Amino acid sequence: MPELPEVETVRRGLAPVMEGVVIERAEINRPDLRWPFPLHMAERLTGQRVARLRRRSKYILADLSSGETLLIHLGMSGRMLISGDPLGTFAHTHPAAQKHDHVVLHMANGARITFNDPRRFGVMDLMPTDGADTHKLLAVLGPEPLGNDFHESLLVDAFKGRNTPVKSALLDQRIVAGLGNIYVCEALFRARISPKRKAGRIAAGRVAALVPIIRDVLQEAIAAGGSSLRDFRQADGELGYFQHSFDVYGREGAPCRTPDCTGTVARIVQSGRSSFYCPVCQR
DNA sequence: ATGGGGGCCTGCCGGC
DNA sequence: TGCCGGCAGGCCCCCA
Repeated sequence: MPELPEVETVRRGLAPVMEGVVIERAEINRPDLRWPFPLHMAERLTGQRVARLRRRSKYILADLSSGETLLIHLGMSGRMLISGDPLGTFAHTHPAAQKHDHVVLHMANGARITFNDPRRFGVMDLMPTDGADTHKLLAVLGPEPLGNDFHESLLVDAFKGRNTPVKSALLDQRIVAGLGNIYVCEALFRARISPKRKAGRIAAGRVAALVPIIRDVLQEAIAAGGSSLRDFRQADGELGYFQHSFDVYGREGAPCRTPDCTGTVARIVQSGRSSFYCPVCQR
C-alpha cells in the first residue's frame, strides 16, 4: 500500500487521534520488524505526548514531548489501524488482536493505533528530533516531489549521464523521494516516455515535463486516498479509490487509454519489478 | 561511481 | 485436497 500518497493518507488519518495526545502504553509484541527495535522502545514511548505527525517521503515521523522522534515506515504490507477513537470517526470498539499486530499504541484519549505488518519490511526507530534529517534512512533522500526543491532543472541534472532506465532512476529515492512502482509507471505513461529509455538519453524538455506530471499524479492520488478514510475504519487499508484511475498499472493486455492509440498495455520486468506501459505511445 | 541482482518476509492465487 | 511457482505498493547491501 505505501507510496507517498498512501503514507500521506495514513498520516492524515492518524493526526486527529494522535496529535496532542499522550501515549499511555506502548505494547511491543516482537523484538523487530526489518531491523531490531531501538533499545527500550516501550519505555521511551510511554508517557510521551505526540506533538506533531509529519511525513518525509514514505516515512511517518511522530515528534514526541521527550525530544525524540518516532520514525515509522510501512514497508510493503504495513498498516495502521485506528480503533476506539473518541471522536467517533472510527470503530468505537477495539477489534480482537490479529496475527502480525506487532506494535499497539494505547492513547490517553482511548484510541488505539495498531501497526500490523505481515511481511515485516516495515521499520520503527527513535532518534533525537533535533537533527532528525541526519538519520541514516533520511539523510540519503532526495527532495520531496511536492516541495519547492523538486523542480525541472534538478531532474534534468540528476538524469544527466545516467545510463540506467528512467524507471529505475525515478525509483531511486536519492533523486526524488516518495515515488514507488505504481506512480512511476503512471507518470511515465502520462509523459509518454518508455520505462526502458535510459535516463541520460531523454531530451531535457521531456524530462522537465515529467516534473509537473509527477506532482499531478501524486496530488490526484492523495486527493483520492484522502477522501477514503473509511478504509482505515474498515481496517482494510486499501488504496483509497485512486486505483480505479490507473492508466497502466495492473492493466496488462488492456487497451491503451491514450486517445487514438491502438496499443495494448504490456508488462515487462525491470530490476526484478513489473513495469506496465504502452509500447506504442510511450517512446 | 554506477548499475544490477540477491535477500529480507508472509500471503495469495493459479495450475497441476 | 495439497503442493509449487510466481507475484506483491520497499529498500539495504554486496558485487562487478
